[in-house]
Amino acid sequence: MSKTVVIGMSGGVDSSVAALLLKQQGYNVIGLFMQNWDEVDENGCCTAEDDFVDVRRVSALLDIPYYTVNFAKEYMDRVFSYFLAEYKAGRTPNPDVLCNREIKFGPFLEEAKKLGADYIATGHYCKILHDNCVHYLQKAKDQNKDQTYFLNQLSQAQLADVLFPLQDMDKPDVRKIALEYGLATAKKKDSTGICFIGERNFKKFLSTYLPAQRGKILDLSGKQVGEHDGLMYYTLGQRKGLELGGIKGDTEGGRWFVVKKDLKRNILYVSHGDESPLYSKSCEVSGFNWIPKKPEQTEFSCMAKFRYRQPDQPVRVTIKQDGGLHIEFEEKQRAVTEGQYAVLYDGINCLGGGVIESAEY
RNA sequence: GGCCCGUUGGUCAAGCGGUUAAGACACCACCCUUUCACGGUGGUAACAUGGGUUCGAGUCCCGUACGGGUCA
Repeated sequence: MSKTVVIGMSGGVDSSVAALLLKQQGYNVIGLFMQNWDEVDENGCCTAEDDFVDVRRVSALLDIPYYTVNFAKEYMDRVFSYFLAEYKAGRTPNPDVLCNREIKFGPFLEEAKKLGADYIATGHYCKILHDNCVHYLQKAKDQNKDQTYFLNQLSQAQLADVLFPLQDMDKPDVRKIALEYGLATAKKKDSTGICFIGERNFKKFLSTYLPAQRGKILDLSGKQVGEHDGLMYYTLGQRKGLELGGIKGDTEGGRWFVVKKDLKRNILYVSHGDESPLYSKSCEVSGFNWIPKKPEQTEFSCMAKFRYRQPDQPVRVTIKQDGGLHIEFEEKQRAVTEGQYAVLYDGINCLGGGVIESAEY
């Protein structure tokens, strides 16, 4: 009797091909489409509907059953409320990391079990290795698409019955296969933006949920150089949206970057041309989730990412009494930002991740 | 008020009688990207105004407007 896999189908190429591969491998495949955001986008379109059409087409072609679930309430309560709270606190959250822990590997997993799943699968680009009852999350073969960063909060229990069919695939090959088999999603553009919500005019989007407070933009010497529309619209290292041009007497030019936020005084600090104020030497991380297991040593060297798609950086980690981490960078890092995740790697193994609380300069 | 000086795209800023009127920053688009950002490529956009001089005026002259300085 073949094992049953419930695969999360988003209506994109990746999950379509993942489903195809599972089918080829002989699994009893069931597709499960999640709709977690009920509102329409700014163009009045509900992309979820179009995506579901594609899920139906692909499922029909593969001859697999499919279902749809709506976790909009769970998403709101467990992901979006946190997202808003973080922005309100002046930080820069990563909702998609939480979305994986709280939705895709949460209610989704439970729903899959109800459908009789032995395994669940997703179209993520990453590997999973089960060894002696320990589950290792590893980087995908296609290092350019590796998505382990977003899965850094998963627990052993959540990883126990997971399959990542695309783990040894390169993205171009995934497209090729989709074309070969005539999957409706073959030429569909990769989706970006917040998962389940999609690409938005971010400023406009945020402004519908949080009140904005205009304030001053100062340079590091304390001179006012402009006005901002609300601190929440800016993150460290950002340059777009500042609307700051050349300054009198300055022929060097140079871009303006956000270097600091003073929430209490509602001031945005910027630097002109010089990005050095953005580079920090270490940071503090809280709520660290160890994926394989917490190491015995309290001090060790490994690699780290502070934002998705950043090349691995060599670091020195110290585990503190409270379980938090102190991470020293071998080379100074640009725009290590509160609210984002620091994710550690040892070779291809993802050790886990935690939230950046502060950076030292 | 008199006398000087200045006024070029959204912001800086080249240009000094013949240029498709540079460049930077901003802005916009596209690319990149399951966060927010960074980054890459490209694009829109200007000679304050009226009159002269000249074959030809952003460039020279005069008036007007608006800035800045200076003198009793």
